[in-house]
Amino acid sequence: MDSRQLLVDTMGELMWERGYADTSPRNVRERSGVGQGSMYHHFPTKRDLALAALERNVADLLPAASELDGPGAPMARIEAYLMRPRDALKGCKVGRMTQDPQVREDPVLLAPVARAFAQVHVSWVKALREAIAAGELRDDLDPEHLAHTLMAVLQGGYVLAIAQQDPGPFDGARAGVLDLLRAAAPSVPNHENNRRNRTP
Amino acid sequence: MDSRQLLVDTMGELMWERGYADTSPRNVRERSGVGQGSMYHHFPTKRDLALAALERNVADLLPAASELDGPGAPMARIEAYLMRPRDALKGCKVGRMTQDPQVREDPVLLAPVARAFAQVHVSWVKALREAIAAGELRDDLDPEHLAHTLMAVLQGGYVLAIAQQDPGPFDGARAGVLDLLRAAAPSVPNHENNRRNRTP
DNA sequence: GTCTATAACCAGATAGAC
DNA sequence: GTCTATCTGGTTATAGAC
Repeated sequence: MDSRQLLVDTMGELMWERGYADTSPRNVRERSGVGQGSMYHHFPTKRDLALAALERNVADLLPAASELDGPGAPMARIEAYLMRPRDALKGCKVGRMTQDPQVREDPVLLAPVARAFAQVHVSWVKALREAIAAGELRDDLDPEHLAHTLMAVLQGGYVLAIAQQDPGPFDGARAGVLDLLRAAAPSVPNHENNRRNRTP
Repeated sequence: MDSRQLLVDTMGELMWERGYADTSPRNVRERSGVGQGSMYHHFPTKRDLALAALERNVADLLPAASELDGPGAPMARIEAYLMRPRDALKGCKVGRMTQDPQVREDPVLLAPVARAFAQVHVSWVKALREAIAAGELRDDLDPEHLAHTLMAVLQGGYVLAIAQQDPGPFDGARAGVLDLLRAAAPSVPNHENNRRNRTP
């Protein structure tokens, strides 16, 4: 692997583990083994390296979300994505960036994060709409809201798990929302009887 | 106000805004106007000051959660606490700490965060149990899980809102989970017909 | 592309006078 | 309790040789 890629990968790891503000160029050099000269040759500033690493980390995340768009019954896909194995104590490499003071204040660094979440949201909304169309979910639920809810359960689950240093709250949170989704299966088929969320 | 309290309050603000790792003793001195000598007189290290500020921030949070324990119909209390006005773009002053690398690694600093969340969880569980007992929520739902879910929706909602620099996702997430809770009202009264979550 | 040397500045204190 | 001076080491580069 060339040093450029090595730097990006290493910075990506460190940003996942420690965020951006608290990761120094020296940390990157020491873990990657790449020298000072090479580093500043490829990336004039720490921020330039961070941006490349961020795009890389974001790209890691999106394939998984496409599981939501896959074949099969919509609710089964939703459940599969929700319950996919995740390291609760490490947290989300994209979501973490929103809590880094120097990323939060920097529109350029925040942009890839915003884009990634927007894209995942689209996949969630699509799957939820399909679940409603398939009669697996009540049609008076708002897929846009629900998509935010499900993303928030995962992102917030990490917060709870890290606070307790225990994956339990993360698993509890997703089990809980899954039970709610199941409880929200239509008791009667989705017909003309419920129009709360329709736009004429 | 004496300088000790001024230091704690200022550090509390800064930790909410920028976290712990990226807040320097100098930042605290400049914002508070307290001098170097006073600062190190009251708090031998940055960490000591942070611990005091953290306990202060945690204490700010708990009175609100006691709204869950108040009088009135359980579901009404749940909805009120969930929908309480919050600054989505600032985030949670306690939850944020879980993403700070230097807090996360330090059991002493993490402890107040863990305690606060545990306490809020207890309040949630109690309110949810009462909602079930009152027939406002299906009795095949697990209050422990659901409590984690609702806390995660709030914590994760902040993450989504900050990513988009827009409170919309935060509000969407809580609207979505509230709709799910309403959809999980019992269709028939809670009787002997459902025992999934009972421990004999 | 990669190396070593240098440097301005900040973090996080410590020391001792008042 | 508060002040100013001082210190060690890390951050984030820049400069120029190889």
